[in-house]
Amino acid sequence: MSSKITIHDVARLSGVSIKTVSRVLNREPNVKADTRDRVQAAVATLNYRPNISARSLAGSKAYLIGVFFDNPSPGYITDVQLGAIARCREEGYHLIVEPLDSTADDVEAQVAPMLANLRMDGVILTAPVCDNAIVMDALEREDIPFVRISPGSDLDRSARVGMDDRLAAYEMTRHLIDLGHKDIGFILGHPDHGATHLRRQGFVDAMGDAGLPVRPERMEQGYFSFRSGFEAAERLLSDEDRPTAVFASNDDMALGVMAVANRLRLNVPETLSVAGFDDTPGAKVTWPQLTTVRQPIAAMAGAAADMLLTGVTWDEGARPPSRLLDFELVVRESTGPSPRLGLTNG
Amino acid sequence: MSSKITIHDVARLSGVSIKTVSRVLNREPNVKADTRDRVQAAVATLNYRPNISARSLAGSKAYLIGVFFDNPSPGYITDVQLGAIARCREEGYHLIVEPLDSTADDVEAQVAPMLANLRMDGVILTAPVCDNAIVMDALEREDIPFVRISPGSDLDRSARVGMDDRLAAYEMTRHLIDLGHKDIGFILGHPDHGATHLRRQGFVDAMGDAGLPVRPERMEQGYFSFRSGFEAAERLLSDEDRPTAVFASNDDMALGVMAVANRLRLNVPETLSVAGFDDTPGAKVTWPQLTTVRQPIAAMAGAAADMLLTGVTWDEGARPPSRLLDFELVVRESTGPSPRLGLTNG
DNA sequence: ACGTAGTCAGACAGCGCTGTCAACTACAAT
DNA sequence: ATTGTAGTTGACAGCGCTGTCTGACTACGT
Repeated sequence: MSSKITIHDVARLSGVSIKTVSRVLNREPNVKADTRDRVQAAVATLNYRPNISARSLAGSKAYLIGVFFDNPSPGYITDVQLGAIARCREEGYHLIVEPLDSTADDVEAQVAPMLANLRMDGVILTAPVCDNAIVMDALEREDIPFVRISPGSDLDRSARVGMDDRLAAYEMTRHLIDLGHKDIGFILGHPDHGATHLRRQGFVDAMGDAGLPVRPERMEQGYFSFRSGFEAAERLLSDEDRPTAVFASNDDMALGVMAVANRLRLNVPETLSVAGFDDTPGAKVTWPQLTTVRQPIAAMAGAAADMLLTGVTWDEGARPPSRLLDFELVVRESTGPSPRLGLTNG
Repeated sequence: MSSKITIHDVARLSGVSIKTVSRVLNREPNVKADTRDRVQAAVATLNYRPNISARSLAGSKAYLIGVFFDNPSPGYITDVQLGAIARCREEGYHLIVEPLDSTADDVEAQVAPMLANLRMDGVILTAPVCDNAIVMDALEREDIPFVRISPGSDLDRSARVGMDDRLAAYEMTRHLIDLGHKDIGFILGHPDHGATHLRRQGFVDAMGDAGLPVRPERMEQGYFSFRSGFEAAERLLSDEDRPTAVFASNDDMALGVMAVANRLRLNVPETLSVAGFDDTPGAKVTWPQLTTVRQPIAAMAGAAADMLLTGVTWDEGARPPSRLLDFELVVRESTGPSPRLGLTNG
């Protein structure tokens, strides 16, 4: 039906050449306002939509932005997609999603063909792919701009967006301290992940600033998984001498803590406060609901798309642009006043 | 770098015309084996990748498959994408993901432009978009084939894939009955969702076949959300006269049941068995882990992509093809023997 | 009156492929 | 030897746009 309307039809209807129609479509300068209006009217009445393949074949843009990811948390990747698409749609761009097996030997072989046959205008790299050198090499070789979301290493290799993980962890710790907690357990994230260190730092800084000691036996290693959180919590909570609050570096681990608390019959938050990080969907699907830090994931992806669409460039030798977005402390029911308030003091 | 290799280069290197190269690339018949080999060798040494825009402009295929969704469960949509992409990649196709706000007034306006400017070869429709008439109308108007995943209504309007929800619910109920449960609560899903009815039917059939009564006060309405499951569970479990097992129509609601059980200090599974449906990531991120039904989501999406790629057609008047995939009962720790085993019997 | 910018619009040549059609080969059937 | 037929290849014309270049027309100063 409406499939055969081309730029010619619009040109004919508005009484101009196809080139002028093209100019209007691409918001090029040097078109009289009057002419522009006529063309736009024709576009509207014909319900004309330019053909993307033709545009990208003839021109230099592909109208395609890629998102590469590997085995992500589903909630995360969905948010990334929604955020990026929202921004892309405004400009008539589309999103190509490409899952990668970034630990495999053939990453190169997975990436190269797609880079060569769709020549995307830009690529967004999410967790762990954003730290994969092979992927970045391929992108650079093909001259395809990319923006990384919360990269953990090689920070100045590309433009990036992220949030202030340290400050977020600081504020969450502060929240716990304000509730009267003095003895707080902390579960670390995966050691390979860039955010892990920052979150720990935030915790340590907040404790220090409040004049509270950070006892080594209150810091447990985790790996961002439910199971690792569960196991860390068992070590942290089994003893009678236990912290009154546990701050886990992500929600999955916090959920593990809640599971252990349930098993040990520790009431949350009366006996034990639990805090997470990320605000994954799971945070709400538990009882009591988890106090956590909301990452502006969709906004970060939107910002990444925006950088790609407006053209990220930076001077040779200068640091690439990076955009830090605001997080939000989401206080729900899993944190409450310390049970030792006014009691054991000293 | 490798950006400028065209079909001409391949043709020159292998000493044939570009048309013959094109034939080899498209696996067309009538090319001598010897010639084919020479061309393929040239493709390999040049590391040539055909340009998708040019292909789709010149030919009839766009090499693009769309996935439309609206506010999905993140785990669900991720699985769909992975399943579809795996199949698409084999054929050199790419996936365009398009979130829709299918309850908005302007669905038409959201869909029409993308249909017109990327002329996708096919579209996969997932829950709730798969029951949206406006979207289907638009697709049909543009002559774009589409396959629906687990549609709830208008079943014969398009090809579809799905699973046997009734049988799965039947088997889960059977599992509970085999554990000795005779008094089982059931939480219904959202009344608008096609699967809701089928799952209830499976439950009812299994109870009937086992000679067990289905008491109306044991059937509670839910809406697939954690909260609705929580509330239904409160009604089901608050009384002393409570079922020994609860089967919720999806995992989110089952998690709500677990939360209530925790609050009421009912041990799962010793005092209360809980079963879910879907095997969402949340099912594992709880303690005890949830017994549930694994939907072959990725496989369904792969099958849908496959139907699109191989060209779904059916005779006028005939029923469109539908593919039913196998589910899997995932027995974890949330279900166990009935506490009334051998006690109250009659 | 003339030049000189600056503004606006169109002609035209492809982008890198595929579809169509025509041509040529080889070999069997006449 | 002649014709037929299937198998194999290439020439060529676009697909629907954008980039480049050229031309016309306007406005202003001299």
